[in-house]
Amino acid sequence: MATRPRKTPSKPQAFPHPHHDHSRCTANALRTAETVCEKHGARLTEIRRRVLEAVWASHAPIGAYDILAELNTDGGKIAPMAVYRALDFLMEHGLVHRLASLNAFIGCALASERHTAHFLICRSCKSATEMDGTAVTRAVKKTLSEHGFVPENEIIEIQGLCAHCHKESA
Amino acid sequence: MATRPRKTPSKPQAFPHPHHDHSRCTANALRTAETVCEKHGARLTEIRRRVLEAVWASHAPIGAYDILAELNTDGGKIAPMAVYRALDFLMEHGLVHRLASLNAFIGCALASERHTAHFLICRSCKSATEMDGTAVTRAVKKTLSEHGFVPENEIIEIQGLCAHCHKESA
DNA sequence: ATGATTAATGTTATAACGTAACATAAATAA
DNA sequence: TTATTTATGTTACGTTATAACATTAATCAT
Repeated sequence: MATRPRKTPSKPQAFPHPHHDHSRCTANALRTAETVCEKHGARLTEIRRRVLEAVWASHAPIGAYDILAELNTDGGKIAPMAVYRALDFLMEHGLVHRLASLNAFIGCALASERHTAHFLICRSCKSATEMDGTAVTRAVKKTLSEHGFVPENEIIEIQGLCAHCHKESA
Repeated sequence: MATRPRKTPSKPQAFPHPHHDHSRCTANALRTAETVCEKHGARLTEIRRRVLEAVWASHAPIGAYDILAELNTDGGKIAPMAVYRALDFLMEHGLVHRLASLNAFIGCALASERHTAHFLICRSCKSATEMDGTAVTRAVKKTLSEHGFVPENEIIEIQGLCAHCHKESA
């Protein structure tokens, strides 16, 4: 008998330790991307992969034009359109999220599971991480039903200090 | 014995009926703005008032450059800076909110009470309204404490269909 | 394989959103 | 009335994002 599929992301994401081995995050993300694309019958082309790598260069959200600069460090002349197109692709497939409050993009650590992304954004170290949105989504649903509002997309971005930075500043 | 001050906005805001008497909303907003500014020792100058009026021209969020166009319909040459400065002022005093997901601004119907704004945004009629964020904020707080994250600002914007538009489309 | 079709990328130009920096004018305080 | 602060004017530019059309590369059907 198969186990019941879970409705929520497997683990609440923690803010990464400042000195963690980030190469593993990136490697994981790329492997996941390959899997996801294969499953979706989508092509992870050169430029899409490079954009994803740039996004995963850190846990801080990165702007489209910073990604562009990264891609062109070798003197290339990739245009903004190319980056935005790659980002659109990556978002469609759940590999990247956009943070509306920062006009910036961040890699999704839970790309293989469908979910609504809720973010915690640290104003000190600039990193951002997905929070477990289960309780919040429940609260939103409840409130919405009182309004008769039918939700389609939740944008939830909490800005503040992550545990590491808060400890530092104490 | 005085009644205990309420922590939450007095009433949950409903989506305005499509055919409501909007002139009253605007009039209320302007009166409130005067009161608030007086209380804060701030000046509601000509341009600030005109920007506020433009914002209150409807319940749909409006972009800064649309406000600008509105102000210049008479052939004036007000510059973008002036609009952004007025918007900054109005936001500081809680008279206007910014919707990060739309790069747009909307009048605050609860300007006299301090609160965090949570929005419902209808993709059909384009109007937006503040929801009662009490339950959501509670859920956010709870989740955050598990992360050790210290919140400073909550951006919550739910996109979907308001009750009126949902009924229409049914 | 070959041509038809779709998908992806290249290229140019421009729209939309937002701010820096410095000059001027208007209100308030001394 | 002069000094000071507050608000606005003005110019220029930075940043973010997309439209429109051309070209190239992959996939499909025969």
